[in-house]
Amino acid sequence: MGTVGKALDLLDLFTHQQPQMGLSALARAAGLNKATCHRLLTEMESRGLVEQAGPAREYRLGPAVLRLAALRESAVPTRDAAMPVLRRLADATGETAHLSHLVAGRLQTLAFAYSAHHGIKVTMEDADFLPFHATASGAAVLAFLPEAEAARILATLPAPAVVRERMDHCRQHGWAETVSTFEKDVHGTAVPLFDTAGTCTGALAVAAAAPRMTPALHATITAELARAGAEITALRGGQVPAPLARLWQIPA
Amino acid sequence: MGTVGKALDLLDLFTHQQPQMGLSALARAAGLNKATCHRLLTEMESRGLVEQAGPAREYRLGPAVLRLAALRESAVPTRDAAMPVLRRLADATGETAHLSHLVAGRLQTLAFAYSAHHGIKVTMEDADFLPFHATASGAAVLAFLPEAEAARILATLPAPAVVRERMDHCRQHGWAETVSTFEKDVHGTAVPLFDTAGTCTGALAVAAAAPRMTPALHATITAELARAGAEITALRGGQVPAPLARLWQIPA
DNA sequence: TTGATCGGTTCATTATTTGAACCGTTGGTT
DNA sequence: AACCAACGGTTCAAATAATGAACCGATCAA
Repeated sequence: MGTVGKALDLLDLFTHQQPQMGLSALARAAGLNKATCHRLLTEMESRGLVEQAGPAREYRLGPAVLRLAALRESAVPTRDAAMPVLRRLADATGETAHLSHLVAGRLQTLAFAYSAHHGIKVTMEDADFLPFHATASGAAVLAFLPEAEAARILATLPAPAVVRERMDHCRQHGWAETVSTFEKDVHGTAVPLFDTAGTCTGALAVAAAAPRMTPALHATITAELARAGAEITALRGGQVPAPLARLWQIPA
Repeated sequence: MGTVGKALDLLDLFTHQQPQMGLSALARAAGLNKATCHRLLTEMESRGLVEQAGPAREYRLGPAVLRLAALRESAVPTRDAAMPVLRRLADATGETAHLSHLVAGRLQTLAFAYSAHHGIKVTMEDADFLPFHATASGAAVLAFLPEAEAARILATLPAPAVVRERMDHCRQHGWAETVSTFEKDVHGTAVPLFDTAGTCTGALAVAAAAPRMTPALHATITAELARAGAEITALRGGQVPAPLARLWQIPA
């Protein structure tokens, strides 16, 4: 792995739980020498990608990332364009809707919307990674990924057989499902999303409170998901594969 | 300059005007060998920081930057926290308000808010860089930067003497001003912002349509800017320097 | 056909990265 | 007060990774 990769890996160490860390902690977590880590960090700091905060000189993500994100959204309005659809999906189902993207082999939460209908709802955090083995989104994405890439990811999962079942189900019905796997009492349903080349790039999901689930609600969720999934894919100029388009009952 | 710096410099080549570029164009613009450029790009692509789009395989910013930005805002809510203040400032003055941040020696637009009062307003774009020599924000930031850093930046400007005058004005009155320098018929007024250490980190500005400017409007703008500047600095736990706090008529 | 440019690759040369040991500080314990 | 451990940061010879001229096949225009 090159130097740049090591530097970028450092950025992945920052999480919601630990948004800033000291030099030694970062070096330890990344498996780097302290001196190496320091050089990478100062180099990134000089471009504003990270910055040092407080008297302890801890490092955290810098303001330059905001510019990059604004530029990305302006060039490819993935998030902003999907937000209205996401909100309507949350409203129509009365549950929490969320959007995720496949980035470098991981499923990254991009956006979410809560419904106002219920006091109890599934809460989410932005910028987290979803585990492929325990989410409907993961199964939906894997189901429509090129076999080679799907296999590569499946090989890293604890229970590939179970996930394969969910993938088959998704290919047959047009949506994937998990019940109380990611979090207890959360009923997840998801559909895949596609880019212009017809490649699966992410998923759209509804996370419902399991105790509330009824056949009627379930029917609403799958129908709304198909509609919203087709809409977001269309917004991006994406191509839904023909078999899936039939299941979703939309024009190819 | 290290390898990481070169890679990160590539990211700065993407702009609103040119959100995606081919390999050769990037190499040329960055002054890199094509092979070197390619290696850096593929390394960044593997982490999702850039991606390739379309049949021409042009490169553009990738989805990973969205995660980084969301994480940054969650840890240090610079933009989100300031938005309400920015909107109130635009409403109170009837003009365009914007917020900028000093990042790696450049002034980066972070956010802006339009007023609904007038049909004609100064329009802005996010994620652009403001020139120090032609904006009130630039003068305001330079006026309260450590002398060494200010001098370093001033040395790169076309007309440092004029900018020094604006800086002096800002130190005396608490706000900086430019008329028709950045764009014709735009009257800019700005105040500096500070972090916890009392270091100047950015500026808050109002860009007004020059023909509309009256002594009364001008008084409103400077008063509202002082209020809003103090508020944003306070929101961040920042320290306004004592002399400036007196000018703004706020508690030290 | 020719020629120019594109994205991408190769590999000997070269320059950069690397990491053990070091420094000065800080903060808690004895 | 003395001690110790951990912190952020620096040094420099040794080792590794970055570099770039030349090259490939493809595309496009003349």
